[in-house]
Amino acid sequence: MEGLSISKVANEAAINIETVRYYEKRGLIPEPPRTEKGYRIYSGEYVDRIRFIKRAQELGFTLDEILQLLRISEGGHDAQIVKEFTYEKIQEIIWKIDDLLLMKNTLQKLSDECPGPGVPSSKCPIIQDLTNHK
Amino acid sequence: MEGLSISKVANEAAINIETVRYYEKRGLIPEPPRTEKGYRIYSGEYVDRIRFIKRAQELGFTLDEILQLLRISEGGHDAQIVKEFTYEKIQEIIWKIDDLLLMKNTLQKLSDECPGPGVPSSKCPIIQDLTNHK
DNA sequence: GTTGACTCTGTATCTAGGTACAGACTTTAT
DNA sequence: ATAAAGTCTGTACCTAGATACAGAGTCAAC
Repeated sequence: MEGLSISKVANEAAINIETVRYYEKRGLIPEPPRTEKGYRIYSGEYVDRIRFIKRAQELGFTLDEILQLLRISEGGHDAQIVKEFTYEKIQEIIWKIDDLLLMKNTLQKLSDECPGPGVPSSKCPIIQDLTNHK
Repeated sequence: MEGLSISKVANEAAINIETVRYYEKRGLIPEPPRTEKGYRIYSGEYVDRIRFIKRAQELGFTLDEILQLLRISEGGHDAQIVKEFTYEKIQEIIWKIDDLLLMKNTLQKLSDECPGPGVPSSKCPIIQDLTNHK
């Protein structure tokens, strides 16, 4: 058979079969071609796309936001719209990176300054500056 | 009255009152002291803590993970455990930052190379390399 | 050509994280 | 001192995202 069955693609992308169909319904992946009898046939690009979706989720994006990202990156949009959209998203990403860096530094300090075994480490709240953004 | 009422703290942290109590139940914030009649009294630190929780969520951490972060940063843990925990979390954060940078760069390119109005932009899939990580 | 693994559609169920009452009590402002 | 606003506990309900299942058809292997 040409291409991947739904179970193959699900397996490759480490995702449930039902979730593949769910993503299709949500419009996150395009409707794949079908066999004579109606079986879905996928290409490797679907695997990449699904992996992207999962990863973007882990980075704190909702499925709706991911859908926007995918749509805008697929071309065919007015330049003005693309500029505005990407500008917003880039800002958002920069904030996320900044906050992750703060978090990382705090954890680093926490680890470095951690006293010997058994000794209770001093107060080292991670809360820090992560509280004043927007 | 000394300190903040639950509605004040909820308002400051831009969160629902019920969610404050919910976080208490989940152990994400400590049980605050009470008045004679049983009303919760909060300090400003609670606001910071809640803001931290919300932000960490937006960065893709679950409430359970956030609970771990808060617990470990509160001290009183064995050095070995702290080292191991922070090492893992730091790696995780580094991956997140890397992927966000990829995403940001792709969006940047997408924006820069975007053709004039009306012209459909060329294919510029954001999917890129976000697919090969752990 | 029958048995077991896949797939289809459609509907129902589940988990995480919140939110929304209900009914009773307390505090504040008039 | 009474009405309005705030709080309490407990339980029920809600949304996003994902899974499960039922009933029917299909494919592959022996």
